[in-house]
Amino acid sequence: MAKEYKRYLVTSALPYANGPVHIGHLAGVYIPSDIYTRYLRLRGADVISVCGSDEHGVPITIKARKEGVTPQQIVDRYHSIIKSSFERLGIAFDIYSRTSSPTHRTTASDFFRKLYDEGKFIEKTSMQYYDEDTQTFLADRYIVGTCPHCGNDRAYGDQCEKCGSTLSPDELIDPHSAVSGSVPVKRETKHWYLPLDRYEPFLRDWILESHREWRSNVYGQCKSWIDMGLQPRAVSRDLDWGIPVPVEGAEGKVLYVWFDAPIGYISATKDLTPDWQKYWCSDDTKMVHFIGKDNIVFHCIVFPSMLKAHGGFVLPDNVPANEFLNLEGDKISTSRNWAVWLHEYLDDFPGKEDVLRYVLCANAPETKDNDFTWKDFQSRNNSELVAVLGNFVNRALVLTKKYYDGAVPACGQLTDYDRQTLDEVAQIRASLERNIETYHFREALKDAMTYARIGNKYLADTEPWKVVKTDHERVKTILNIALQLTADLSIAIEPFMPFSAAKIVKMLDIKPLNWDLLGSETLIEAGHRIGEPELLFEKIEDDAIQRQLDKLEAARAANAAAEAANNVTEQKETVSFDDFQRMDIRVSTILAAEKVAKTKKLLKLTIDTGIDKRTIVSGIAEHYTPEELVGRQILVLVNLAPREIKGITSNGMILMAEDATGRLVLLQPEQGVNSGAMIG
RNA sequence: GGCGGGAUAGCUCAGCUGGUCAGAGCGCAUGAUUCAUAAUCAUGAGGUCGAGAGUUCAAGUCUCUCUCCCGCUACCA
Repeated sequence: MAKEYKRYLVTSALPYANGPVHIGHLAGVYIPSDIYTRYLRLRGADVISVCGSDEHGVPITIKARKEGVTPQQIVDRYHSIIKSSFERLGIAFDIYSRTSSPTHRTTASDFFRKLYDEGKFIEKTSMQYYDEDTQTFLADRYIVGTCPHCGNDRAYGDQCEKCGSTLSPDELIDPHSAVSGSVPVKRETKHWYLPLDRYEPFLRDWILESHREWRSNVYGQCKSWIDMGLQPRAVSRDLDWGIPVPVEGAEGKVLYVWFDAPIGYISATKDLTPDWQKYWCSDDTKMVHFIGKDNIVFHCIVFPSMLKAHGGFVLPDNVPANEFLNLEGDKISTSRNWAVWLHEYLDDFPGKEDVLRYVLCANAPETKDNDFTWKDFQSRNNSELVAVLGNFVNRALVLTKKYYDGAVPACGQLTDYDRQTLDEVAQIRASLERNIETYHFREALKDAMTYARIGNKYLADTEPWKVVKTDHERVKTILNIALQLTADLSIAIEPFMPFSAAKIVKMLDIKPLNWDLLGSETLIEAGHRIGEPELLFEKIEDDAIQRQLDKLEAARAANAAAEAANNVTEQKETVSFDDFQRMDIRVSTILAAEKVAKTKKLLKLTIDTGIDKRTIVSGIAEHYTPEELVGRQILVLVNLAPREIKGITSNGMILMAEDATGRLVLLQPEQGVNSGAMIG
């Protein structure tokens, strides 16, 4: 059933060039793809790994506008940070390209044009918001307004960041332009749509029938989308940043970033090799997309449909999407600066690239969201890398140095125990390979570590430091085996920890070994002189960890302060005393509270206003439980016109303060007073 | 509300098509040991596999219901 492939094409999700790369990106995408690629290379497979910066789209233009620079300057800045930090971490792409490259422009443009010429798009004219001040259509994030779900007045045209719901510009209440602040008008505009619904039979067969082996999160997500019914998807935008739509009469329109980005995999391959078609256009290429779960629909539904529509391209054999990595219990967030940035890590922990690679792989969110904590980072370094891996290698080398002045001793007669140990060693490989090939990298990493664990046990059991007093021949055999194991380790850990693998190779003073030799007991010849032993890993002390925690805490504080400052809205226009007097605000007591069925936020409150007992529906269910409300005194605007909410008539409004984080806090009299007491 | 994913030892996780599947690493306890970065090795404590019901000779492993967490999606303010 497993198809035979002649070559591999590994893609990693293109990082969006509006910020640096953080540990979430690494754990989700780049560490796994690098492990996979390095493994294939070690096996001598024909493999290329492509990636690059995704440099188009609205958020980049907005960031540029905010900073008063051009979008090109933004992407130049982040492209170079991202590219160099990947290199420093040893992420070995064959090419790290960018979607602003000329090759990409041509490739994406031609791709669009072919589909256009063959009638694969639908043309649709619709009414969209247009900013008359700046004479631009307001796509996605260019339009801001009040979220219809949570009332956040800074929701974007595509998403509300406060409640997380996905929006369309038409849903926004009180929409206005993010650019000029003016109220936009509706104007007619033409766009092209990829009719995904036409590809449903293909997708159904290709994914649901032929790729049942995909990870459950990926397969389930795809099934969910397909079963819901696919809709035509717009592939163009009214913007001036991006790849122009290569069609007559499409001035001022560019390809939608999600249309051009995945084509970046193709153009990156073109930039890499004139032989690019060998990888993209042959059935015996195994293409694998490494992505995060947020990209599943684009890589499993949209891009394959595009490739299918175009024709002549391979489809991915697998799309091993990881879930998300949290940081110290909270979601990683670029905008809130809640992240461990790769380039900062590399500066803070020089020489510890492999530690990060190890921890992020060992704790990768392969089946569900995971949490990265600095304490776990420290513990894995100290009790796994230092104590198990580094220690074993050091023991083997130092003993050889001490007893034989660094000359590899010959292997003599093997005991049953030696034989048994070597057999165990030989057996690991199958599991290690199976785990990597099925994208179970955390298990694979455990397998790789097993070589070191066996080594430590072997030394403890054979006790060469004791035997050396009586039987030198025996010690020679023991150390020979220990050194062979060390050489095995240099192979096994290479995909995961390439820097340490290279260090072992250097300390042994041998040539790098390829994967075929893994498990062999004759990797180093007797008589060979090893190099100088040095430590592979060093302990990480509490103060280094504390500095990172402090850094996060500072980010949190700075962030909260900035947000608070940002959120203080301007004073409203002056009202007369009479205007104010018209509002009847009373101290009231909550008599009963219950959740409104089928809602997340609403509570139905029965209150005593002093005037009467009445019902008010209030959106505070996420902030207060019904139990803690009963008996409390609150302030209520009692003469607000009644309003029907969820079929319940609400007579009045509970007064609450809302802080910068969106938290709602009830107002209550500083001392108990009678219900019905007037405020004024 | 609909859909998808997850819930297994203190922590982080393996457990494929049902029958040595109750496991690994870390942590902890006890013992051994000193070649090694107070590292290592052995042994152990031991979780009614989120809750309940069902199918079966046999269920973390299949079915149904429920609870909680994450995500997608819908509707309503």
